[in-house]
Formats: sequence, structure tokens, C-alpha cells
Amino acid sequence: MFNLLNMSSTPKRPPDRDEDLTARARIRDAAVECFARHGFDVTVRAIAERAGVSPGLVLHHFGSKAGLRETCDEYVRQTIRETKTEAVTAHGEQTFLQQLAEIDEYSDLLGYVLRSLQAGGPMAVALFEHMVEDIEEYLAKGEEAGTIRPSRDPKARARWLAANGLGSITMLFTLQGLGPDTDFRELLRRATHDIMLPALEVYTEGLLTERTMLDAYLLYISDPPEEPR
Amino acid sequence: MFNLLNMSSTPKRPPDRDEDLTARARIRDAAVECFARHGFDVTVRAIAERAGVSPGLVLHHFGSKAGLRETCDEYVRQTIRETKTEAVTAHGEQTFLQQLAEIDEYSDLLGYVLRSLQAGGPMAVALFEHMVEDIEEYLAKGEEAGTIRPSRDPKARARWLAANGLGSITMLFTLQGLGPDTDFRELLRRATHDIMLPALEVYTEGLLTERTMLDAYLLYISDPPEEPR
DNA sequence: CAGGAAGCTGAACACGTGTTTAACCTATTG
DNA sequence: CAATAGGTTAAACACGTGTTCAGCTTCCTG
Repeated sequence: MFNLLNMSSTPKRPPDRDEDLTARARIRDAAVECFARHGFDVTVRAIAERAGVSPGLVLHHFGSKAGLRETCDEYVRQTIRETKTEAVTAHGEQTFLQQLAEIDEYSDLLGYVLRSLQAGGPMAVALFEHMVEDIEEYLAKGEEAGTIRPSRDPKARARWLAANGLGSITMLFTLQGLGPDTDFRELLRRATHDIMLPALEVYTEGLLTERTMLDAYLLYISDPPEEPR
Repeated sequence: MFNLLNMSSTPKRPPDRDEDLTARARIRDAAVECFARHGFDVTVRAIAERAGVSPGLVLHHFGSKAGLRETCDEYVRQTIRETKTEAVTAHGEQTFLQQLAEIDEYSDLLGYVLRSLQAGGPMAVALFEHMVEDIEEYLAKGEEAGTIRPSRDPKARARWLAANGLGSITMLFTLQGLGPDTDFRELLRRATHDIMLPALEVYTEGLLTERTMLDAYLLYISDPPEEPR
């Protein structure tokens, strides 16, 4: 949410896609694309057609549609992991979405991730928890460095920030009608742009001028109100 | 997000539900319940069974499943509107979810709303835009009263806060596995509880200690950085 | 070269879905 | 009372879906 500002980040080239992949890989890629573009209710036949194979072959390779979905999940997760670890270490949270968006070939992955976050399931949970950890670590370092204010409950704050970042993006994405020709990268760019100013404002200047609400709540949960250092 | 603190609000009794409603109304209610509990992919047959009628009657009254869905949308929207206008005026944003949650008979409506926000569509857009307006008005009043900090772009800030509030709740709700026996009210309570402290913290104390990021961004969008009043 | 395994296909199958239809019941009305 | 309209049902229909299956091709291997 913060260093979305590093517009000058260095996008990593994806591994050269061999144009004649094994059929299994071609089906997998077609599935990711179709899932991203049409949602998870897309037909097995549609995926097969996109991959240029027969519907039977899809099930032959992946057992079932659910199996194909699992494979896609694993593939996307793996790709994200690689992209993250290969990138420069200095990135905050949610940046993995940005990174996906910045690499043209990964635009389908971005769509897949957004749809996963919208639909829920194990992958959404994994992505969320991962992001919570990232933010927590990031904030802890910032706290040490003195750039981040300390919190009475750093874990809760990290979860809240993760839910805000992922949730607001997903919400804006959901509110937009999502068709087969949706440009996920453009959408993400627009969403982050809209969010940038108010987020920075509130995060640096705050929103409330008085401490009454916070103090009242701290009192309510029987935690004596204390001066912020 | 703020005056979630008014634990002592006065829930409005819903209009006495006549136990033998017209079949059309019974189907509508059953549909809302089923949509909330099983999602919008629930079967027409399941709805009919829940209402104690034949599947044919459902279509006879509503034309199609889509028509039934529209009727439910309209009904829920209407109920929310009434609940809001009937309630005390002093409520901030997102509270309409809270209000639904506090009235036992409306727990299905709460689930319906959450599922709508998750799935998107016209109703989600309407709810979101409505909430943006509420927040904007609420913040404007606060700004006048001196309790809310002014913003360089109040509209953008309202949208961001709405996306955060609705998005984070929806996200937490999505991450939870949502089964037929999900207790939406309990879920909402838990989510708001988890969110309360960090939200109040950040909203009153801020998150960043330095202005560098904000100033850099303001400079980036060629808006001369200025001192906050 | 022979043979078998793997890749691959197209058609068929089984099933769940929304929807339609013809008939039945009920009650209001002329 | 008869008739007509609307509520209501059960069964059937049409269709899209995931999946299966028998057979075809291809290519590696002994």
C-alpha cells in the first residue's frame, strides 16, 4: 500500500515460454486463462477448445475439473512465490499483485488471483495469510527504524491492513462488471491510483482529530488509555 | 467504522411476520434464506421445498429464477432502506450491516447482502454507492465540527473508506468457509471486533511517522506539498 | 520390425438444471 | 348452480454439464 510509489521497480522477465509446450502444460495455461477471463464456472469444453485439444484429453491429464483447478492453484502459487523471491527484497505488501501486473505475460495470473480472492477457497486463504505475514514483518522493521508507529496489537493491525488492501482491491474489482475482455492490469492500475491519495493521507495524517473514540474503546476493553509515545 | 461503539443502540422490531403469508411472499422469504445460506447457485427445487411448494409455482409467480432473484434484491434493498430511515439518525457508515445483524429476524438479509457483495451485480454497486454517500456526508459533518481531518479529495477518501469497510468485511467473510449453517451475525461480530482496535489506532494516531511518502506522492502528481492545517 | 504404452479423439452417457405444460383444485362471481 | 379465473401440482422436456469409453494414432523400445 505504501511503496506502490516505486514506479521504477524492475520487472522480472518470465521464463521463456516455449511455443510448443507439452499438451498438459498447454491445457494448464489455457485453464488459467479461461478461469481468469470467464470465472471458475467456465466449461471444460471451453478450456479444451482454447488449448486446441479435445475435452476428453483434459480429464485424461487431470482426472477431473477439480483436479485441473488444483493444478492451476498450485501453478499460480508457485509462480507467485518465484516472482516474489526473485524480485528485489524491498517491497511492502500487496506488491505481488503489482508485480504480476507489471509483467505482461502474467496478466492472466493476476486475473486468476483476483477471481480466487473473490470466490474464496484454500488459495485465497493462503494468499491472505501470506500477505499478513509480509505486512507484519514489514511493519516490524519499520517500527524498529522509527518510520512506523507502534501498535497495541501488531498482529491485529497487520490482519486489518491485509484485509483492507486485498479486500478493497477485490471489492472494486467485483463492483466493476467482469467480462471476458476485462483488462485486469488496467483495472488494478486504476484501483491503486484511486486509493493512493486517501490511503497516504490517512496513514500519515490520520482521520480523526480527537482521541475520544480510541480512548473510549480502550477503556471499554479495560485497557487503560495511554499516551502514544 | 467508528461509532460501532454504540453498543446501546435501539434495534427496531421488524413488522410482525404473519405466519400464514401469501405463497408468493413465502417463496420470496425462502429464496432470500436459501440464497443467503447456500449462495446464488442454489436450486429452484431447493427453494421450493423450503417454501413448501412445488417448483412450478416458483416460476409461475416470478417468471424465472432471474426474476425471483430480482424480486429478492428489491425486497432486501427496500427493507434496508426502511431500517435505515426508521433508525436513529446518528449512525455512521456500514452500520446498516450492524443494524441488520442486531435484529434476529434479519439475519438472513445480512447473509444475502454479504453474498451480494461477494458476487457483485447491481445490488452490490447500489449498496456501495449508497455507503459512499453516507460516509461522505458523515465525514463532511465531522469536518465542519472539527472532529474529522480535512482531505485533499474528500470524495476519493469516502470511496476508499467504503471500499475498506465493505471490502475487508467481505474478505474476512469470504476467507471463512461459508456453509449452510454459517452464523452471519456471529461472523460479523467477530470481524468487527478484530478490526476495531487497529482501525481506531490508525484513524486517530496514523500509521506512518514521516510525511516523506505523502509529500513525494503529492509532488509526483504535481500538487505542491502543503502543511496540514 | 513388432508390440505395447502413452497421447489423443469423438461420441456417448448420466445427471442436474431451469423451464414448460396439461391437468386439477378452489373459490369467487354472475 | 355453473362458469370462469387464478392458485397449485406433478410430470415431462430441453439442454448444458462433467465424465466415461472404445478406439485411433504416434512413438518409443526391445
